[in-house]
Amino acid sequence: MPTISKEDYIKAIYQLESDPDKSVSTTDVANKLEVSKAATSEMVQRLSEQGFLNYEKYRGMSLTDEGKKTALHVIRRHRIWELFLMDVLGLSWSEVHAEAEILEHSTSDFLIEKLDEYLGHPKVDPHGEPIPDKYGNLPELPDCVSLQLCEVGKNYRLVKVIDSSKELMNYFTEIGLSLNRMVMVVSRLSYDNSTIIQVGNDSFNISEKISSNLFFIEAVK
Amino acid sequence: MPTISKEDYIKAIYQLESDPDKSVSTTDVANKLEVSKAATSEMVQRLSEQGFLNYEKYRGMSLTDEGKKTALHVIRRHRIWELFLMDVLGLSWSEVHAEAEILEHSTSDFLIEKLDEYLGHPKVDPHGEPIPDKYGNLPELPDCVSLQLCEVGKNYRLVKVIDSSKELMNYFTEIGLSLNRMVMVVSRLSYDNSTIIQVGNDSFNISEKISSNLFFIEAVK
DNA sequence: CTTTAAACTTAGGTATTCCTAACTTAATAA
DNA sequence: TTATTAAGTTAGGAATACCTAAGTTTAAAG
Repeated sequence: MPTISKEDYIKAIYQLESDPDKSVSTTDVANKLEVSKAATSEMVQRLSEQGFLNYEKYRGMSLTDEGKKTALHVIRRHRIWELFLMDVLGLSWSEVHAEAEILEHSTSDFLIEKLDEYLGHPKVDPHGEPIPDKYGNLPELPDCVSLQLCEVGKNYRLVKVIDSSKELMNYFTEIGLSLNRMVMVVSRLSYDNSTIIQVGNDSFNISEKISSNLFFIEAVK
Repeated sequence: MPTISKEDYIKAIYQLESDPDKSVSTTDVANKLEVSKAATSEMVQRLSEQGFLNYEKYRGMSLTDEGKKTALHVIRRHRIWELFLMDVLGLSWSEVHAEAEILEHSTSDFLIEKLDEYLGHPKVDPHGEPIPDKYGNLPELPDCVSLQLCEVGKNYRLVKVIDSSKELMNYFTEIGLSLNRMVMVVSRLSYDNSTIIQVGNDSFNISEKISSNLFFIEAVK
């Protein structure tokens, strides 16, 4: 069983790998985890020896199947805790991540299955991210599009939010945006590519940058 | 903030100190935590330097106020988790301890207060042990007596169980003993000082040794 | 009061995970 | 193609927490 640090590295590499454009570098991992490149270089070599990733010096890395399985195991724990903290304990969108970040390393398989059962075997976490099952399989989710691609005049349901910062999550909460919330696209300003959406009775202008964090599915209504 | 290991040592010393007869020795702590005496000796010196305990070489140790505060802080987290795991997630008496032992080190003050609130600011954990409040104050509990001292013919309510082993806790569950359960003392055998109690419709003979783990308050009925 | 055994500490060593500084390799721009 | 810079690795070191083996102190028995 990997240590807490190793789990953090493996998870970070998994997440960096999800961008298919480029391979994962020492610097990427070091930045993400806020440790030195030296520490990363060492750890990557250790994880390579232990079979969690393939690694050629100076050439970047990629997780082995074993590494991916481990990453999904950690991610499962993280997302189940997030959902639990929000739905059961009433933590806010901006609070769940930090707590889950700690708990994900201190939870037995036994306990995670109990939590999963309590929650009714959920498929997504509070951000709409899929929760891997206990075998490491990610559930298939319907396609969704970022707000930038939503069409003016149509109704949409919010199904995914990228948690980029606490500030942003608090802002979303403030304006009434929550998972599965219905939204109408009022208009788009070509001036700055921002989108005006209606949430309940209020309208908000969402900048292009923020739009890229919000994902919707069109609602037939 | 102490590390996980330090918290474990401080908690162990606190628990050993609760026996007022004798002072806490290196060997006591080493046995309790199942580490070498050498490791204990080192750690005790480190904790002494850091103000968590008073220590004179070869002479035993005692926690400072700071040390006691830290111990109670860990114990609070442990007991709140135990209650939560049992009452909310439905874990059994024999399962909660091991899980809480891990979680107690990975829970922020913020989260513990949320759990405490969710549980309605409970005073006792699933074993009837008092839960320190956030300032480290232990609630006053009514006096109780071990089964050995309960009088034949009287009715009692189970208010505390010493968790000596998973096996024992499973046995208690099996015979229907749970916290606040009503029990009638049927008789006591002077031959081996065992006690026969009635739980619901069934009677059980409880050995002297097991009796010392069960604590009751007389019920007026 | 001395011997002996138990209790305790120190010495020396290992593993993990981090650091800075120095050095090496690879990629890029002239 | 070579010089420069960015990326990556190694060297050397620190903190934590453990170990075994050896040495020291205390307490208890004779």
